[in-house]
Amino acid sequence: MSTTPRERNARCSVARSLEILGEKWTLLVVREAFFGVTRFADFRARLGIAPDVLTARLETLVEGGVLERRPYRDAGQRQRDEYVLTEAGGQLKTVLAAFVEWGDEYRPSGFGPSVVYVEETTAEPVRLAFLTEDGRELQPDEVALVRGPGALGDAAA
Amino acid sequence: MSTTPRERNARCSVARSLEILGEKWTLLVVREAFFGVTRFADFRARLGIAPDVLTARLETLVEGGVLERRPYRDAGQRQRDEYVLTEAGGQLKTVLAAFVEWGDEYRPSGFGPSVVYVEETTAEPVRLAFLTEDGRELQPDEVALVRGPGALGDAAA
DNA sequence: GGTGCTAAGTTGTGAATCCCAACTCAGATG
DNA sequence: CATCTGAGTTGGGATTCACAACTTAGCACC
Repeated sequence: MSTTPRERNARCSVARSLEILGEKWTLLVVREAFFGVTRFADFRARLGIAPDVLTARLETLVEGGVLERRPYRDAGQRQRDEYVLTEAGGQLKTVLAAFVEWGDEYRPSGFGPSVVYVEETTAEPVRLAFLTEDGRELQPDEVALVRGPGALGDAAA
Repeated sequence: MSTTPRERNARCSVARSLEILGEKWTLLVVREAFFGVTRFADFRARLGIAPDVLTARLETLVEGGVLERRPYRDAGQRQRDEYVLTEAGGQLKTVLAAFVEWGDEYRPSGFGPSVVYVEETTAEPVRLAFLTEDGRELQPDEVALVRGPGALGDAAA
């Protein structure tokens, strides 16, 4: 009762993730980073994003520890920065994979999936699944979402 | 070269998912729906979201097939609509789980996880993992993200 | 040592979105 | 027919977004 929505959100992992990742374009920038795009002009060309917005997104991704700036130097050019995924950024693979699976299933494009996850060494297709600690696979409907220890009172419904 | 960013995005599952889910508040509304919240006033109270924005989000979630309106009737009250997850909405469990795991790992709140996924029957904790088709678990760095058959040319980088 | 080239941004303006508070609306009940 | 309640509208000011034009910093070449 005495907890505000704001306090509750501060303790919710989803909300905290979305603080960094939830703005328009952000996850698309991350997706392009996974495809190997690193430079401002390439992000811009591939996404069609306004340069000021791209600047802002790259900045929050760097501040949030998802990307890091790395200097590079093309022949005959001055030194500039490019943006590469950090360890934390690389772990967003599951987030993107979840969106890909959901989008392919429930928002089909009619052209087949545009993104696929495969095992790196064999190119075998891969899927996301819930596993118990002892390695059994669970179907999504066998999994319950519950408020954890960090949650504040106020049971829903 | 002849493909615009707009066309590429139309074929990207991530982008198509984000068309429905990518606006501010949307995934938080879905999270609350997973916790069992169904009514306008409860979404509003738990999230602190402006009523006009909530109206808009519920509308796009219904149109996108994530929620469905269901009439209910409290004693002494007139009939109203509540919002419940559809089958497609239920499948967003993996998306939320991915955000929860990433947020708990890389954006810790200091209070412990506020959301946890457990096996429904045993309350045993659960995690997300990549599986090959024959059931082997892969670490995220063994999984590659590649452009699939529905993607348009223009290799990145 | 000044000129041109290029990638990476800024700046400026208008449109769209968000936030907040106050108000409306529709029916069940007295 | 007056009241209560939950589910929205409506109006405004502030923020964010989009699009285009402009700026900037250094390397190369002369």
